[in-house]
Amino acid sequence: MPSRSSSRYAVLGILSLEPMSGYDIKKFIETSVAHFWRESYGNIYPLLNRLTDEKLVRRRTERQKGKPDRHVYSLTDRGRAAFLEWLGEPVKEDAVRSELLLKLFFGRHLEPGRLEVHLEEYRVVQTRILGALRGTREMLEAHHAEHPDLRYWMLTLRRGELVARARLQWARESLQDFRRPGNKEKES
Amino acid sequence: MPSRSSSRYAVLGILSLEPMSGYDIKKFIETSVAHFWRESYGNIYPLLNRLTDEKLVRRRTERQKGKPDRHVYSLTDRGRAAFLEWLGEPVKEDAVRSELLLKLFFGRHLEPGRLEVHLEEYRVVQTRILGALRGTREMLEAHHAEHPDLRYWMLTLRRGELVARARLQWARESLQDFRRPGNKEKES
DNA sequence: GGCCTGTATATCATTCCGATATATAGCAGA
DNA sequence: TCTGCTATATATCGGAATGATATACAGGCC
Repeated sequence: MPSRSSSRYAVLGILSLEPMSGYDIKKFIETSVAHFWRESYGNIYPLLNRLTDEKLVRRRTERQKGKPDRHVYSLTDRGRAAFLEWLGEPVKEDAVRSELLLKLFFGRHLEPGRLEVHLEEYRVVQTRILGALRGTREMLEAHHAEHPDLRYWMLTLRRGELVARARLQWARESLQDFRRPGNKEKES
Repeated sequence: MPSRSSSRYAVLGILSLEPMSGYDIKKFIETSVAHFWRESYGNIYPLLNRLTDEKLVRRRTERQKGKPDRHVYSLTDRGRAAFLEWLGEPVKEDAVRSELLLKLFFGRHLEPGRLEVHLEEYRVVQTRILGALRGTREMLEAHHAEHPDLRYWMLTLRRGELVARARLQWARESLQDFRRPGNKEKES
């Protein structure tokens, strides 16, 4: 029964795709799962050391010319077993924290126009996210159409798109609502 | 320029509504902003001590019969100023972490049926959340129709509803897709 | 020559959660 | 009656995780 930090299973899962370094793991996350998962170096490096001690991963050091040593990690059998066990366990609830909604909740005390600025910034961010997701989708369909994991990647991508679209819709409709002057209540 | 932990501003903001204890703050969060913000006691109590030291809040101790002492905190002028300043500042990006999507991303290695179980549990949770949001909406419309903050509370509620609905749609649609046997690719 | 970017790892302070402890009252059930 | 649960109320502690910072060298840019 694992029930440990999920970061460790994210790392084990990524290493199950292909052996790589902590640096590579970070890059991989940024280019593929960033819309639902992130890790900092400050978490990855100490974690890889712990996983090595626990014999869930194996370290191989590559000396390089000019560049620092590279520690390439690969999954051990124990590591793969721990990962697979975690995979089937019930999903833990994730943390909920939206600083935007926190500010809007107290929005009556914002100076005039500030609320709209917050919403507009959010709208821009969500638009950018949606574009990035569409880009990823097209890239996957073009270059990985036969990949056995494609179906699962598309599944996560689809959730990203639907949620981003909902957020975008909310931002647009709220901006309309708040930009119409003298509309102090939500009367239709 | 604040740029501190947001938890402190959540607490200051709640205390701006009405003086209360750490225990009350937790209860308030659970019954009103829980769909986008949460705090643990392990964060609230030490934080209230720090805020007291920094003279952003003031502590008044109420002795009680049978029950432990109650520390009632109220906002100072400095506390209110710090809160208002934070409110107008640009919103910081929040953490993104979905354990469900992490597991689905590696879904090919799940035992048959497990993926559907994960999705189904998620569907149930989102349905419950949506129901709770609707309940809150009705309660607010019935009992706080004239509250000056109502418009802002509805704004956050609306976002919760739209996002929960999008998640629900995704869960249903994905379950259909994965329950249809022999449907190995996403052909329409 | 100075500066930024990329490669690569590591550490540290700070933030935060979840578990646990303490103490008392009241209520339900065996 | 005894047990255990829930509610009130605060506090501490271990562990997880982030963000900032440090180190070090290569290459490109202006």
